Amino acid sequence: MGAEILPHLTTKNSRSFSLETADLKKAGLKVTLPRMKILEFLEAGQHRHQTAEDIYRALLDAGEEIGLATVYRVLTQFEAAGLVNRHHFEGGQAVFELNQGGHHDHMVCIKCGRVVEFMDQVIEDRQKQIARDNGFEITEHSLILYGHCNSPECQES
Amino acid sequence: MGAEILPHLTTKNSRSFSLETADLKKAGLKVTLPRMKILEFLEAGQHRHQTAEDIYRALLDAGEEIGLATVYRVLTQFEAAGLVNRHHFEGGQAVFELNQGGHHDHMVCIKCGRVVEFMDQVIEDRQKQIARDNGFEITEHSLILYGHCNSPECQES
DNA sequence: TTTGCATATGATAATGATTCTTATAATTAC
DNA sequence: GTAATTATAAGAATCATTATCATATGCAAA
Repeated sequence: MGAEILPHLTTKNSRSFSLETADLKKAGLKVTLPRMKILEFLEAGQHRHQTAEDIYRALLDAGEEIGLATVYRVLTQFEAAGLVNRHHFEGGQAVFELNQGGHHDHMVCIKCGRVVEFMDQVIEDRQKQIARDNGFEITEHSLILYGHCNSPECQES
Repeated sequence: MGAEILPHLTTKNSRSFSLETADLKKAGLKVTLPRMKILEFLEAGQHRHQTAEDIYRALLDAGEEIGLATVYRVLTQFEAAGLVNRHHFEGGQAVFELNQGGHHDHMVCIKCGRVVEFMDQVIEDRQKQIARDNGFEITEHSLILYGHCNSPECQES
């Protein structure tokens, strides 16, 4: 990653610098430029459920010098630190989202790729009960609903 | 796959030949030796949730001449024909199981790999309701619970 | 600050799973 | 049976991801 920092990123940086730095330090990770940039990108809000390549390209387009390997490496570290979650939707590439606390499951439109998050306590409880009944102790679970969303262009067969 | 057919497989073949042939014909697939062998293997019962490579190696060990690419191709055709289901558990490789009608979800022990199938109408109904509430029409879903099973060697942390 | 050193990075090679290509072989229709 | 079609095996190619390694960077001590 080069020496130059884009003005608008510097501004954003100065606003949320301490928060992001704290996140990284708390995770036992050195505060480096690639890590900051990736965290910033994910925190930007409109960027949930991005693939490693999405993030890589977005940062390249923003003028950053970053390697795809670094993106994968950093995302894996973030996942281990609990900062992000990785999901394997259909289609090969994993997607990453910032872990903002509340657990949730996903509904994915197989036409447009739109992702809706949801959480249902009835399902959660039922899962726990089923595991108990079978002598399992659940460490995590994955529930994904695939289908068509109600957008007009996703309605045609 | 060579010209020779192992005696015990020939025997099994003659017993269930018509059934399997019917399955393939109904699916619009020509009846070929690799397809028969793969179908036989999956129908053998003890072989649920196998990876393509599992099937490939098992058939090799049984003396069949078969290519890994063929196994993948045939499984994909079977999936398209609705004869088998493909699941993406954690760990990279997809697993395949014979589609015997009843839909079910999976519980996977991350220690020993044991897979338990289950079906819960409450969860099924809830999923449908949630999709409806969000304007989604579900075409399929994937629910997998990961954890430790109650086998002694899977209990240690 | 500057230095020293552990750690992180980027480019690229390597890997693992799966799919494509192509020449050959097997299957079905006639 | 024979021709025409389709499937196969082997290996090359692809795709996502991870490992390697020389260089660059962050951070703590002086």
